[in-house]
Amino acid sequence: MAIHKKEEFTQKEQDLAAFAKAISHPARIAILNVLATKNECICGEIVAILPLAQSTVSQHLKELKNAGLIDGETDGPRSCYCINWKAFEKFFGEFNSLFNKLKIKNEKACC
Amino acid sequence: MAIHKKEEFTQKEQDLAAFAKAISHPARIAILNVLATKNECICGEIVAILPLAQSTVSQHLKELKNAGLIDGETDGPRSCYCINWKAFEKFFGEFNSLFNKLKIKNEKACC
DNA sequence: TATATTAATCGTATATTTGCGATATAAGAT
DNA sequence: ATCTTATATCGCAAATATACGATTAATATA
Repeated sequence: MAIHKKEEFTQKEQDLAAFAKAISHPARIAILNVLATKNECICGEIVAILPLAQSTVSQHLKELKNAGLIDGETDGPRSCYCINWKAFEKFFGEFNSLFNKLKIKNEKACC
Repeated sequence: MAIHKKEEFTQKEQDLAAFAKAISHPARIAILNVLATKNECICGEIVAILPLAQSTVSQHLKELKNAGLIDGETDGPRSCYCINWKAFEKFFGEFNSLFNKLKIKNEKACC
């Protein structure tokens, strides 16, 4: 059976995993790259750049927004998106605190 | 249709997405956390900590290994795992170079 | 008001992931 | 040689993700 057991892990583990999941598709990396370069961008520009249908891009944007990694604002009939830098700082900081525990004494016991 | 279009993105985008995907599950975050804390660890210890069956943990370990994030070594009938710190440094460095492009002039045009 | 334009949502097909039990493999112990 | 222990792999069921076309919604513009 495929009962998902994600709830059985700590909140921090779930949060970090959710962040990683949000950026775990090349299309979403590409979107973030565009936004990081242009600072702000309307949906249509992203659709024009990516090799995906408009509905698919919209879906990826929604996922990034749900994960809190980007902000979006309606501007007439178009939508403007930009990166939520604070969210990125938060998550990268948490990854650092998670992986920098021992990084120093790297004695290599078995591998 | 669900034809996967991942190949249509740049290699860097695919690599970063693959790294993120490897750490996109709380179980794998938990495994990495254990390894980062203990420096090295045999499979059985991880199985004892996680709320998952042995076969499932083994599968998660395999994914982390395939992604190059951990190294594993057979030691008699047991397997010893540890984090591949170089891989982490590489990926975190690439994320930084990707997202620090513009971080400075954060004028906020629309959102 | 009617008509474009832009983006979000719905429905659906296919692919991938997650998880477990059962089985296989491999090394050490008896 | 047989048995135990530790781990990997196989096979399957259920859940999620990916992608698209079609439709809807919302705002401009004629």
